[in-house]
Amino acid sequence: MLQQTPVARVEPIWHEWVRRWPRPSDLAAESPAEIVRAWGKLGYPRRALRLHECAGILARDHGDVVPEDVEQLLALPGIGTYTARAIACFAYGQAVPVVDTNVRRVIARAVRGEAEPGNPSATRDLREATTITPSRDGAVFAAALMELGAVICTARKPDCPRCPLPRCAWVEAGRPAPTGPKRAGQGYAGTDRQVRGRILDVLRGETGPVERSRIDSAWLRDGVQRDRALGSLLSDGLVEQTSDGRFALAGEGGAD
DNA sequence: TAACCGTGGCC
DNA sequence: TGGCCAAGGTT
Repeated sequence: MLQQTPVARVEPIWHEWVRRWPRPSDLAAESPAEIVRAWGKLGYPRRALRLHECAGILARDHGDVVPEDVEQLLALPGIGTYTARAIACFAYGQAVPVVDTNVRRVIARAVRGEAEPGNPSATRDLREATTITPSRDGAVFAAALMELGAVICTARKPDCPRCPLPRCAWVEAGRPAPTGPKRAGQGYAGTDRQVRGRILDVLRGETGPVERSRIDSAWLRDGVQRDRALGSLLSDGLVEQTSDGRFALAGEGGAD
């Protein structure tokens, strides 16, 4: 849930989920439709499907328990470099480097003396994080580094007077401005992502299949784009079409 | 490697 | 107002 999503927005939904589905097998027993609906407007709804799929694998192959090993974690859907290490570190106390967007920024500044992390390089990120990760108290260290980036060493307005680090290469260099080319903004208005979001919002608001006209009303300006977005939702497994031609969240369209 | 994948708050 | 950004992952 926390992937590319602020903690404050995730927190209430996470509480609801662990209350409703305390074990992986509880989550796996739900329909994808119910999962996507409970995901609400957290964004990137494919994450919800991957989490659902992951829960099924944990229930079936891992005794309903999240594995401790980074390699095993990486093999699970929706779990990449960051998440695998975060679980190993925070849930199981392993002193493995945990590199998220905050840590990348802190290292870029404090260690390399650069204003911004630059292009992601998993290899370099992990190498640099490894050099500063202590062999003991790995979880405390990782949490502290992430928190430093989230609260003090922020992207827009770093609060250097409150920074606890004894020294920082970026400050010592006179806080130089970013050097590289500014990365292309994500963009959203008018993209397929926005259209997908509109369509999904219609389906989340219903308990069963809806007519094609309801889908069409979600995006009026461009029918080609609307069809493309709907097609991608179908191929992602977020939406399904019923035998009578209507559309629903996957798993609630009735038997097919 | 780069493009794609949501949503909402902040300045 | 609009661009930037957020506990990234997959293809």
